[in-house]
Parts: sequence; structure tokens; C-alpha cells
Amino acid sequence: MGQSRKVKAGAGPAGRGPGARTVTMKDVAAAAGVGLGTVSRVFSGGGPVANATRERIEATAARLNYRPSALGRDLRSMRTRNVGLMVADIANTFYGEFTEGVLAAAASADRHVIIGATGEDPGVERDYIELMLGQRPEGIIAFPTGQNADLWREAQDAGIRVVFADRPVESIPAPVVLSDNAGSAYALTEYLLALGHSRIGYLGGPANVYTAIERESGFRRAHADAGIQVAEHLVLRSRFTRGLAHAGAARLLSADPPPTAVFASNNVLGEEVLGALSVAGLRVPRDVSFVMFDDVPWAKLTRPDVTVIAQPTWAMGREALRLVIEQGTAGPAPRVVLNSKLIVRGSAAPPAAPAGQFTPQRKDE
Amino acid sequence: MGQSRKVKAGAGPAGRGPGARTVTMKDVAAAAGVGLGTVSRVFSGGGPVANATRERIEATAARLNYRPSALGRDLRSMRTRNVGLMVADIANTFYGEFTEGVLAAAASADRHVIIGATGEDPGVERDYIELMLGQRPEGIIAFPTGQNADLWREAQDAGIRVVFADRPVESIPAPVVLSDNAGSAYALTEYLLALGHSRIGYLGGPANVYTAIERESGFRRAHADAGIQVAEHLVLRSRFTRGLAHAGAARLLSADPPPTAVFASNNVLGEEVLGALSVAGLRVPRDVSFVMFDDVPWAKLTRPDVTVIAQPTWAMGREALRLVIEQGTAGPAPRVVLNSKLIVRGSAAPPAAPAGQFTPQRKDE
DNA sequence: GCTCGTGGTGGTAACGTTTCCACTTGAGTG
DNA sequence: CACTCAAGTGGAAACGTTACCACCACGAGC
Repeated sequence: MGQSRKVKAGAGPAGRGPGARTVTMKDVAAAAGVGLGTVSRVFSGGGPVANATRERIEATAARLNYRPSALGRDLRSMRTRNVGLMVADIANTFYGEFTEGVLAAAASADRHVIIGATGEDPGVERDYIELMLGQRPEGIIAFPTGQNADLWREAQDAGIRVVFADRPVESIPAPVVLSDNAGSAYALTEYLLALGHSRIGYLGGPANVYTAIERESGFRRAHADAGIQVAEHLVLRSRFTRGLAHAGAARLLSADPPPTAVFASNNVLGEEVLGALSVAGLRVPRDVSFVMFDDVPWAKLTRPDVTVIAQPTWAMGREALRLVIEQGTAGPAPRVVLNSKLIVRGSAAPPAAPAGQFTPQRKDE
Repeated sequence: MGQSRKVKAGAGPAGRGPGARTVTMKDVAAAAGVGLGTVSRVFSGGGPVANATRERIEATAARLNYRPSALGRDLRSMRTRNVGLMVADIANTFYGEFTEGVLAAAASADRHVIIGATGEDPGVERDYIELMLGQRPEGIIAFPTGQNADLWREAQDAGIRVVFADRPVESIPAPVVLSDNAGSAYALTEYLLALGHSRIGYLGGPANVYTAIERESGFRRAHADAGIQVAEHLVLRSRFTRGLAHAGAARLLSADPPPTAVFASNNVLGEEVLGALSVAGLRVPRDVSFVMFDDVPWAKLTRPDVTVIAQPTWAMGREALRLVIEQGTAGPAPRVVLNSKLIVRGSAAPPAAPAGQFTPQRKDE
């Protein structure tokens, strides 16, 4: 990595403070005794430039400490190298890893990432889209709330390449990068059923959220295929926020009859289930088995460690950026589906009491 | 949140695809029958505009679906509303929460955040700074690697407000937002000593990293003040990366004599210690106590839950952005120090064997 | 010896905005 | 009734870059 180009403080003509006028292309042209166009050709790789001239210009530019201004370039060329990224919650490692994938791909493609966190709030999302529209980015990657279809359409009309992550927006024909929610939920459920569970508690997401719908459908299909009825009184839906999730988890565990296994449909819900299990004094997996959608760092650290579905989060981010850059001109918007992986750890075991034939304990009241 | 301004698809003159010419200020001016300057005054809040004119212009702009271009504005005014943010690893919740704080403050201040992840690699950091320099951001918030002082200076000379987070760079006079590393490490160590521990294992960071130095100094000062000697054979330093940390943690636990408590100096090291404890079959806190610098979501979920130092990460991010925006003109660069909190949970207890008077078990060999 | 293409170059006109200056109007002041 | 002042307005000139056209040599082809 070039550690050349050392700058003596206070040495060059670029003095101190805000008074220091920025070096422009015109300065370089004048100092090198060439025309403006020639300098531009050197830095933007446009037309032909004689080798001698190119070297002289590059030397002059380095001496003057010239740096091309993205402002001028972007305005003139009417396109930027910025990509907007809108996640729900950047403190959640799921989005963090996704972002990491985006950043990695962006760095190799020489793109810059402008990030925003919506908190799943359509109003905030709206503000961010409007902000982005003003910035004229090359594209926007978003975990959409599902609202604001008008603005998404406007963005597309403005030539901004929109790519959705994790869930599509029905009315917007944009590329989407997904993980196989239904299939993974199916696999995880199938695993529990195979262990002998037949009363599986399910803590799902809101009924209007794409991933929640997909996962629940996988959960149900696995039951159907195994010829086992879903224990409907153990299927709960909660917003993906801690407070509500906590209440839901507690209610699930105290249901009657209680679940022999619990399936948390994302990492936040999983944390709350684990907390509720602890409060209830239930031991995993002896008293109840526990599995979760989403792998997280701590899933390996708890005792027992947690059996999970690991989504290819990083790769999803990388693919999303790729879709922005390579977005084709015609044809239907591509839908990239990446496969998740079932990671079996120690939090699930066969149920203590034989499934079926059990004597529900009646609570009075 | 305004859900007005609905856009009929395919209705307006803005047609389909990239052919749709963007609406510019000139268009609005012409359509409203006013001069260019007047439209500008309406949108940039410059000079006086008659109420009637303002309303007419706003109506026209809404009808044409006009959106001011940040490109033109930034170029002409020679200042952007972009702030660069350079973290080490966005998938780490520590940086994630910090970023969340930055984003929250940025949203209220109408700033946009361009994010980059350095992975603590000075070369990558260098590339990012150069990238940012081209973007002419208003400021840069960074967790600096400590290298690239020349570029940081150049950024400052270009009028970019540089703010460092978590650690200063010696030779660069920039504002810094820190947490009280030494003081918090002192408090956490003092807590262990008060429980009766006298052989505390310490897994620290690299000897050239600011936070690592500060935390170790707090650890040592607490010993000194309590009149207890640091168990030097139990003080290890490791890079903040998983592989090396894991080896370090294992070595620490198998030292002779072994520690009665372990102090992990950040969350990554803490995870590895926990993993090593599990492998070694040691029970917390019965066999060995465990405390950690950094609070993380999983610290509440393990059994027992982990006693930690919680840094005000979110607030640090918010302050960093504030420092960018309000960066004063003169005077020494401010150094904002935010206090951390000791959160006592269940992972530390008095040592099993009385401290002092113990019989070291000799291994042959 | 003329044309023709082509590598190399300089200059001018944009891109969409803000900044600045000049101008008009109408009300207030002597 | 001049005279000043401020509110309100229009228009030109920037900002730093790229796109484009025109031009000059010079060698190749006839």
C-alpha cells in the first residue's frame, strides 16, 4: 500500500485552516503547461494521451497534491458512484454482517456507501428515500418496510437502481436478494419433528412481514408433510422488538399444555425466549428444546449452544451490491435466492415425555 | 409523516427508464414564471421571497416533482452535508451501536453518513481516507489505526473536520470522544479484588493500542492501590482477532498457578475466554470468576450472566457527530470523555480457595 | 502531391445549484 | 416632492469537472 506522497506540514503552498484553496484541475493544467482537457483525460481515462505528457501531468499533480473532486465529476457526468444502503437496525449483527458484505463489494467496485437505519419505520424510510433522491445515487439497497411504493417508483423513474434485500415489495419490479426462508424454516422444523416433538411453540414475526410469512409457511408445511398437526395454541406472532417479544415468549412457555420445543423465528425473538426460559427456570434441552432462526456470535457461547439456521448474510450483502452495479437493462428483475444452513448444536433433544399420550396438568382457575 | 405527494405511475411527463430527464430548478422557474434566483431562495432559505411567490413556486415544484440536486448545491457552495465514518468492523455490535448513535444525530442534523470498515488495517484506512478526500466531506469520524498521520493532516488542511473515536492519534490535533478506559478497568479490577481474588488473569489487547494500554494501566493501578501484586504470569496480550485470542485464552487458563478470575479486556476476547472455559470444563463462577470489558446482548443470556463494563457506545457516536458539526474554530481540540458503567451480574464470586495461603500443585516435567 | 485517417491536444460549453449585483417598487421620511 | 431604504426580484457568473468539437501534425495510400 503506497506510503509515498508524504506531506510536510506547513511546507507546501497549501497553508493552514480553511483559507487553503483547494488545488483544481486548472491549476494542474497551468503548472504542467497543458490544456484542461488533457488533464481530464489523464485522470478519467478518457481519450488518448502521449506517454510523456501523461507522466508530466501525473508528476505535477502529485507535487501540487491534487485530488480530483467527486463533486465536479459527478455533476458533470450526471452520475455518482454512491450507493444508498437502508437497513433496519445497524446494531443488530444480522444487518451488520450484511453491511460488511456490501462494503467489501463496494470497495472493490470503487463505490461509496451512504447508510441509513430505518428502524422498520415507514416514515423514517420515507425520509431516507427522499434524502437519497436528492443525492442522485447510482443505486439503493434496502430492507424495505413495504410502504412508500410511490417513492420507490419515483426513484426507479429517476434512473436509480433499486435492489431489495430480505423481502420484495410487491408492486415494485426491482431485483431482490433473499435467503430461502420457507425452506430453512422447513428444515429446522423437520429436525425438531424428527426428534419426536409434536408440540412445538413458534414465536413468529408480524403477519404482514414477508420473512415472517415465509418462515411460518415452512413451519406449517413441515408439519403437514410429517402428518403432525400444528399446535395452534403455541403459535404466537410478535413484532420484532424486545418488549413485545418478551411478553410473547413468556406467554408461550406458560401455555397449557406447554411446548416441548420452541422455535424462535429470528435472533431478537430468540434472545427473549432464552431470557424467558431462564426466568421460568426451565433447563435446555432437558425441560424444553430450543432452536432459532439466525446464527449469532453468542449462539456458540451459551450452554448449551444453540441449534440455528445460519443465513448467508454476508453473501447477501455482496450480491445486493453486485445487483446494483450489474443491473441489466431489460427482462424481469432477477430474484437471487441464497441458501441457508442448519447448524446443529446442543439445544435440542428428544422430548422428555413421550410425544402424544401425555396427561396435561390442569391449573385451577 | 407526510404521506402526501402521491405519484401516479406513468402519468407525469417524467416517462420511463433512464430517458426521463430530471426536473431542474430552471424548469420550475420557467413553469412558475419567475427567475432562477427566486426559486433558489425558496429552497435554500436564502433571501426574502414574497409569500404569494413562495407558495406558487412550491406548488409548481410539487407538481413537477422537483427535487433539489445535492450535486449542484454542493459544488456551487463548496461544502457538502456528508460525514465519513470509519469503523473497524461493522458486524461487531460495539461499532454497530456507535454507528447507530452517529446516524441518529446525523438524521436530526440533516447530514448523510458515508461508511467504511477498515478492519484495523492501516492500508485499508489509507484507501478510505483518500476516497473521502475526493468526496470533500464536511467531516470524518474515525476509529483510527494510528497510522496515516500524513493523510489525516492533509484532510484537516483541506478543511475537513476530523474527529477521532475511542482513541486519539498523537500527532493530530483533532477532537476525540473517549470512554474512561482506565477508570472503568480500575473499577472492574477493584471489584474482583474486593471479592478476594489475588490471582487475576488478564487478557489484554496489543501493547500499541491506546485502549489496551489504558485498560491495562487501570488494571495495574487497582492492584497497586489495593496493595496486591499483579500476577504477571497471568497477564497476556493478544490481537483483537478471534484466532489469536482463542490461543491466548487457552494458555491463560492452563497457567500454573491458574487464575481464580479472568478479566477479558474487550468483547471479542471475552467470547474466546468463555469458549476456552467451556472447553476446559471450568464452571463459572464456581471454578473461576469471569468479567469482561464491553456489554453485549449475549452477556445477559449466558448462564450465569456476565458482569461487565458497559461503555456508552451510542452516546459516543452521537457526540462524535456533534463534534463534527459544532467543531469550534480556535482553541485546543476538545476531548470528550464519557463514563462507563460497571454492571454486576452473576459471573464473579469470591474465589473457592482462600486467597493467599494455597498449595501450588506441582506438575512433574 | 493530394486526400484521408488518426493520435494528440486545446478550448468551450455544459451539468444544477448558489452567490452576487443590479434593478424595480412602494412606503417612510425630511 | 425629492430622497432613502428595504423587500422583492431577475440574471450573470461562478463552482470543478467531463463531453464534445475543432484543430494540427504526420504517416499511409493513391
